[in-house]
Amino acid sequence: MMDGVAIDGSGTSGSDKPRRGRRVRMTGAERRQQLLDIGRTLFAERGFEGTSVEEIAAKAGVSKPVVYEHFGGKEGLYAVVVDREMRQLLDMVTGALTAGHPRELLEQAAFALLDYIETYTDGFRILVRDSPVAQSTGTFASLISDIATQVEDILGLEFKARGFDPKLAPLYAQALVGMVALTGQWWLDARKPEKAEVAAHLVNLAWHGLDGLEPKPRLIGHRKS
Amino acid sequence: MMDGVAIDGSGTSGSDKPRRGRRVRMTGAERRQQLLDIGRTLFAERGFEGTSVEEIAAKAGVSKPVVYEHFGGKEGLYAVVVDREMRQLLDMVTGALTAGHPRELLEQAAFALLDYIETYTDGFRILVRDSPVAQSTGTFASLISDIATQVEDILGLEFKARGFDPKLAPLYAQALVGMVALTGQWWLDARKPEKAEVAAHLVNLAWHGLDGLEPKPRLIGHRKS
DNA sequence: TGCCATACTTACGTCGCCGTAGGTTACGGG
DNA sequence: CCCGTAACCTACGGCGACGTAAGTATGGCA
Repeated sequence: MMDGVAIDGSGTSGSDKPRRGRRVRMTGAERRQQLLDIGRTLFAERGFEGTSVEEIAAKAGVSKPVVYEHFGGKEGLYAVVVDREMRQLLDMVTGALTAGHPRELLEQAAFALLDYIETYTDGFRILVRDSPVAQSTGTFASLISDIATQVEDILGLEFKARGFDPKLAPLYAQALVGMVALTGQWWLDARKPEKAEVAAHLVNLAWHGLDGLEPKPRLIGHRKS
Repeated sequence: MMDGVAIDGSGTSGSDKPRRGRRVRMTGAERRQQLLDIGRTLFAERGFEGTSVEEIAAKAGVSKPVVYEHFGGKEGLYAVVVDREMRQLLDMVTGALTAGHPRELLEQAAFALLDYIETYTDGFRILVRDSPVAQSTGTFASLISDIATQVEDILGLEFKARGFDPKLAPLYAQALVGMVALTGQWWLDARKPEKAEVAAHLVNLAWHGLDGLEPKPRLIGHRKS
């Protein structure tokens, strides 16, 4: 009951240039994009196995074969959704990993992750969940840990410079990413402190530790939203 | 193909006191326990929706109705498995949260969580995954974050004592739990440093921060395994 | 204006899986 | 030795979901 949107090309993109008058007949690309959007939403709230193709099709106002023509099946659609989301997240995080000073790196990365979570909430929920079949490489559940490898490299360099054992970089990278990721997940529900403040506190903890916490941490770098 | 165990009361408990001679006919409690064990394993590797009752029954060497007699259905079994695992984890962690000094608390808790992960790997995997239907209280995905509320209280007190805003305790609690949990998850695959060392490094990070990291951290408290 | 590609539909076959109805075997005590 | 109860089985109904075959509208373009 109360299905919501059903016969509308809702938030496909912005412009309505090739918009017909009444009927819902879209161009291929439009429909494809719409299905991706709907799929992302549904996968986020019900998971892969909990979402049915018919549901996706129904929500798009079309029938199943349309989905099959575009993506070959449920797994196909899911794969594209995940891939896009991975790219988006990776782009944002790697884009933030450019500053020089380690602490600024930390700030930017934490902020970027929170930013992604806020903007692409559904995508984040999907990435946190596990994929349908166990994947190839590390038999690891959550995909976010791929980001940890990014952090690994940076930490590895820093460790070497400081004379620590670079073999420990993965551990610390995981710890940092886990810290931010789980806090972000929590922050999805209780949005109590605003994004920038959360980031500041995370940096506070990661940088100074519980021992040397500052009462009123502040971000150094620029802030956007 | 290659199903493995199929007609054996494998690791139910230890003793074989009421062990019959040949046939697999178990007592109610035995079968129940065995089904719980098998269920835990399968739920851990395939998730709730990916596991079928017939699969569980087959692996136990019985037929479906046995499962239904014991647990009323798949959800029933799952509920019991999750409940037991939650209790186990909660017991271990709360049991570790007794020391006085915050740093020791941190140590013990981190070690306890890693200990749980090592000993009850399947249970941990289940708890990390999300439950079939969104639960009642906080509409939150992962169940481990329930532990964070434990940490919250302690942190809250400490914050008050130090003059920080106690409202921030949840945030830092989440961050700490996330740090340990995700690192533990990573550690499940790459068991490179041993448990105590991982705990030491986690404490190192959480306590001193990246700024004041010690090169060779060491646990203060006692260590068991 | 008529044609053809593209967007889309209805209808169906099939498979896996949940859950149950009703019957069957073994064990243990009187 | 017999019988009841506890453990267990075969068989089935039914539903939901994946995926496909074959047919229908629609809109641009020669």
